[in-house]
Amino acid sequence: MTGAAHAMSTINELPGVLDSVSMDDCSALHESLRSHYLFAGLDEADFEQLAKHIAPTSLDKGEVLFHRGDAAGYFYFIDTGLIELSLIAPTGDKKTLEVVGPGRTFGEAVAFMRGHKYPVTAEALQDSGLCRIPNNVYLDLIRSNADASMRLLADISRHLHDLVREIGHLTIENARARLTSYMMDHLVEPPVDDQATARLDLPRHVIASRLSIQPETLSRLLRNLTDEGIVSVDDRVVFIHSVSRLRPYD
Amino acid sequence: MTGAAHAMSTINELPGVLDSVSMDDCSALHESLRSHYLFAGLDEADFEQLAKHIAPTSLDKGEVLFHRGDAAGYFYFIDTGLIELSLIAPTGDKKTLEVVGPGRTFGEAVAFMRGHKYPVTAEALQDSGLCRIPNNVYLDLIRSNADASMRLLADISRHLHDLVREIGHLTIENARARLTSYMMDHLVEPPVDDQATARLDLPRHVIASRLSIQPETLSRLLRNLTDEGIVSVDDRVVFIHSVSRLRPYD
DNA sequence: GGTCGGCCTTGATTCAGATCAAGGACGCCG
DNA sequence: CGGCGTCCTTGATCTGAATCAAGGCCGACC
Repeated sequence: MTGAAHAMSTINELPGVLDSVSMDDCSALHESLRSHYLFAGLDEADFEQLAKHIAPTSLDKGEVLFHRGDAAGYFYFIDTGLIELSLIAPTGDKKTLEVVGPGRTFGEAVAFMRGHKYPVTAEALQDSGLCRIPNNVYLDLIRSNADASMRLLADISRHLHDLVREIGHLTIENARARLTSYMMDHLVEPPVDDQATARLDLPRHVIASRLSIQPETLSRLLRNLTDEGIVSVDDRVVFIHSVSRLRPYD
Repeated sequence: MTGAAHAMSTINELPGVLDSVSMDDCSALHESLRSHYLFAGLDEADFEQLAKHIAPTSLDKGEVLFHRGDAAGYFYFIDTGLIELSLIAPTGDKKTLEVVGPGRTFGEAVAFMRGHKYPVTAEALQDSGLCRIPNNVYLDLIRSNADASMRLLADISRHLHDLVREIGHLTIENARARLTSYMMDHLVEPPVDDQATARLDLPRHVIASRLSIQPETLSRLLRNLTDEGIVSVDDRVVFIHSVSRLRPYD
């Protein structure tokens, strides 16, 4: 009773899980899901039960998975690619809230909201492979699993905290401080000797939207920092000559 | 085993709950707590168990309950008064995230965050009476109570959603739109015939901080709306002559 | 009754960042 | 190889909101 009926028609020995991907991919993906924070609290049987309902989903670059306001019956785990979660103004302006990559989930907090509508729009920044997980199946499982509930609670609380920080950035920091803060969040490794390297691994316009500024402003800010001798910019890599000058109030 | 041992020394028939308040206040408060969203899922015994650990707390106007970064061992229920949750910049500028009133809780999401530090500062806008609830006792109870966990999950998810909306307001709306949106959230009753009344029941500078604008700007915006014949302002009451002109894009 | 101190409004000015308008630089495809 | 679309940068200008600077209005307290 673990999905064998579904899997019967394939040679895949993992019962019913993600039949449509190749066996190697599947077992790797299975492992990667299994070890995710939100599923680590489930026992083997529960997880296999859940796996039966998980559907692989692939998205082309630029494709929209869901829009703000769409009915939310699923949340997603990212296997490959990059998903942008954003708010879109009536005027068409877009504010990127977060860019989520492999090994992470999104949409899980929506399961509990009245109306069950996605509060954001999800769009693929690259061709992406996702796992689609039905809210109700997951919810049924965690109802009877205190450990898993606590993990979900921790997960959502962390999101909450991140959003509070984001509001702090938007209201009490200016554009320059938001950029330098973003850089410090994207260091390749911890600073050594007041120097560090940051990777700005997204198109400039996405970073700009993430920081709630225009691309022109981002460009100018990088130029200023360069002219001041604080950083050197080489395409997507930023070398920080002086962390303390970059963030004087930290 | 419902806290009777603690209550023994008082004439209060409600076992152990908030011994230090008067009997009438206490039973009313007890009821009000009992019926709160976060506690409604608990059975009688569990609730009484929790009640033993709830401590009444009073705050004078202007008093700070906790600062951002303080160790967070408790969350709070408001009996009377008004508490402002805010972020404070190194420069001293303050951004009010939320103003919370009687019957509501705050700080409950912090229990799950690594570090257990409050992400905001809580200050009394008026003399206030609170109930202080220890995180660990509450957490122990909900661990074994799926219904209560689900309620907490729903509560925190709603907060999350509110913060997403707030970021939307801050980034895709201008100051005027944020104010009109605030008014629409503070209507005395639903609009009738394209007219409505809003109560701006907080000091102007608090509303300004809530909207992330300066008090001068708030004052000017109200003046503009008045000059345009869209609203009439009488101290804390705003009469909206035309909801559709106030919010043309809704 | 007077004056002191908050709180709010109004006016003048400034400024950060947006917007408008041109170019580059690169990769891709014919 | 050339042309073209996409993304980024740079310059010029504009503008929404902040800041700076006075008052005005009250309620509190002597």
